[in-house]
Amino acid sequence: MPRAGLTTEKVVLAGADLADEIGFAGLTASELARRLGVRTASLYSHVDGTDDLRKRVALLALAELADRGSDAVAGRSGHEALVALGDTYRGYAAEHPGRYDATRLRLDAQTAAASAGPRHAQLARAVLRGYRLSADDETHAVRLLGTVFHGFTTLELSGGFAHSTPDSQASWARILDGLHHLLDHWSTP
Amino acid sequence: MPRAGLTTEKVVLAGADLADEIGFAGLTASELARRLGVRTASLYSHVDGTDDLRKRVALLALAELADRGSDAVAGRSGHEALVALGDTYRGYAAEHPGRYDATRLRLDAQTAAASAGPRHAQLARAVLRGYRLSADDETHAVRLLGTVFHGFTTLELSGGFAHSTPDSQASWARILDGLHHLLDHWSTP
DNA sequence: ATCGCATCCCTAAAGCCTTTAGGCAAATCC
DNA sequence: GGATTTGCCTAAAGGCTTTAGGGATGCGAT
Repeated sequence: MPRAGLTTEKVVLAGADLADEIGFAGLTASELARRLGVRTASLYSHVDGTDDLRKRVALLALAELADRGSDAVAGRSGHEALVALGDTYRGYAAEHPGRYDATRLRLDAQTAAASAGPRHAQLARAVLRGYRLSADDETHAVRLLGTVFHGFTTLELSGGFAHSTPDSQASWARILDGLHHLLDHWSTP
Repeated sequence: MPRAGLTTEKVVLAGADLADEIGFAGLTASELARRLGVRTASLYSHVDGTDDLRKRVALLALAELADRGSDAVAGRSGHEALVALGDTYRGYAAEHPGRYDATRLRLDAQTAAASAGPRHAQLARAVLRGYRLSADDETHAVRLLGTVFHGFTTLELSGGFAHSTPDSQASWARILDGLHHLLDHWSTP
């Protein structure tokens, strides 16, 4: 029988794709082994069980998303940068729902610090550079951006906005405009 | 051996409490049976397995949260109502993290329609009544409220705002003030 | 070319969770 | 007090997780 030629990287990538197909919650070692045409036990050479697999998929997704965010923000500022970053999150979630879910996995402090997580905060701060806020206000605003991007994305993904008019794209545009206005007048709300 | 005297209601309530303790993802029939001092198979008279248990906990949490929301909004309007409703979600999530997680379980359309879910949309509309918006704008605003309440709550719950200053309460107050301002000027952003 | 070797994937097995089937006894109703 | 309901039990089958150890495969060296 020929070998499958697996590596940790290939296993994690296949796990991310599987999560996108069947949902991050359904990602298990045995299901992934079935997908790869391999016995479950064979995955244990590459990944330390289901929990480790999920954690690695989460780290992959965080990194991929941060990369896209960097691309989106580069060379833009103000309203344009805000929309570009927001669309990055929303688009990634629509394209890769399993990976996006994975980014919300609870990581221990050490793993989180070494992940691409901090890069996401940097992206928000980069967008906010165009709005000239005080240090404290910038922290509040970083949290507001996280709140709106993450909140809208997950509600849309979970079907909360489906089957009603106007469509969610219109609300998204409206909300981003509102967010821009709010940031422009943050010091005098 | 004396009987435990279980009913479906008691099982679901105990399940909700267990979810608050160990997390909604860890809520399983066998773990709950252990907690109740009963064999796993015995739960199957009251609940149709782990999935059904989780669904019932979700429905319970949605109803409890809607009840609290109704209390919070009653007799208030404008900024006061907005803060009261927001604090209800944030407070419930802090007090009952497992139950709050349960409210985000994907329900099939029929179950969702019969749940307390629609009451939550009504609560948002009740708060928005004080802001005099057009029909379409009100829908956008309902989604904005859901976005902000849900987004902030989950990020805070997942530890995203921990270990940094200023504390998250300050950001929450700031964000609610901003939201109020935004709703007051919604038509001319 | 083939020998040696690292390692990749396998079989085997133990443990836990889920779920169904059927039985005994406790509470309830007459 | 006896019959009935029903709540909780034991038993068992099937699947997922994880560990231990074995055989084959592909690569590099001779």
